[in-house]
Amino acid sequence: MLDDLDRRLLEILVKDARTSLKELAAQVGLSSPSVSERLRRLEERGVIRAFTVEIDPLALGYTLQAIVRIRPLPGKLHIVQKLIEEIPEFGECDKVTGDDCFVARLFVRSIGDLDGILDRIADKAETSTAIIKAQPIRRRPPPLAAASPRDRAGVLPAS
Amino acid sequence: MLDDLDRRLLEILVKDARTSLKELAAQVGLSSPSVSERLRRLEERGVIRAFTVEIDPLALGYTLQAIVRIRPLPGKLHIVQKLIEEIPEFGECDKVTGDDCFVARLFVRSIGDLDGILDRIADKAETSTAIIKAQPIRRRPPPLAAASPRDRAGVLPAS
DNA sequence: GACGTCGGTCAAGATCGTCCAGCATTTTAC
DNA sequence: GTAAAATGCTGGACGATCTTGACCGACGTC
Repeated sequence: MLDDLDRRLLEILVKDARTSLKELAAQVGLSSPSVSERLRRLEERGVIRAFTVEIDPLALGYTLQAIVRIRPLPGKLHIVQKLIEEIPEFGECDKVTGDDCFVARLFVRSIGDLDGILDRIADKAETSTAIIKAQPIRRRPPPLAAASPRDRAGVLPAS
Repeated sequence: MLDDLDRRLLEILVKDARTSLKELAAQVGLSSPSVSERLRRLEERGVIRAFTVEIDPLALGYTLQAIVRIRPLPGKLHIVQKLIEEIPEFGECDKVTGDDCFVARLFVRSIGDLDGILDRIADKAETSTAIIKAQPIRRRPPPLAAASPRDRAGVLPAS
């Protein structure tokens, strides 16, 4: 589904999405039209979801980040989810198994803002908030290497 | 620190980091050398951390994502942190306040892999794992609008 | 073995980015 | 208050890059 050349292209683009086709071509040993075509297909297939820019939240005044675990009150799940989606300060939200229904990342400019936002869901869900003190690993993609046959084994090959 | 033109450029680039200088220039009403210079400074100042590509983990065979809360055993904090950093399947890790010291995102290709990775830290930390069932909000930047004077008020202006 | 498809190259014309000179505005220094 | 310096912009020229279209070879199918 994804050959070695594709993976090498992705690897380069993860580091710099603005790398020129010519440069990409040179690094993987193809012509630039071929690279262009490969990128087009990677986008088309949804392998590449977007070319984007990573912005330092601090530069925008967001001095605080928090991880918020959210447990909607009975019957409020959909309202809560909609609310979260509509609050732009939520920069990420996952729906997970377990007691906490949602785990979300919140960007705020002050403790006051944090309180203000949590207040907006306080009557529809229980929340536990953890302030982020440091980021040992910032968002990065998983390894691009091809799945080994062993990896493809799937569930519980032995233990 | 960031003027309105910068914010508009960032907004365009968040959607497509490969937008040409000429197109950027046209959209914000500048010449391309000016845009080029602005981007250069945004990078230099660290506002733009990177131009990157967002890849669908599924395309790489990562069929499962999990949020793992990690509480290192006494004295093991640094070893655990190092270990997390070295395991490439961790796609994100935040050090937070509260009982859980770290909250991390894990990309795996199978339940077997999940088990294998958690085993590697099991003797140095307690972990709680929540499998991601859905992603109501995928990574997005916080609002780019300028901080309002009110926002700049900071901590506890009243409540 | 003919044929369609897929993925590649090459070359040319169109487009784009960078460099530079020049200009207006703002800031700094006195 | 004014001169000098710094900043940030523009436009045009030129070299680099991208796109397009014509063509080719490998491969699988009938």
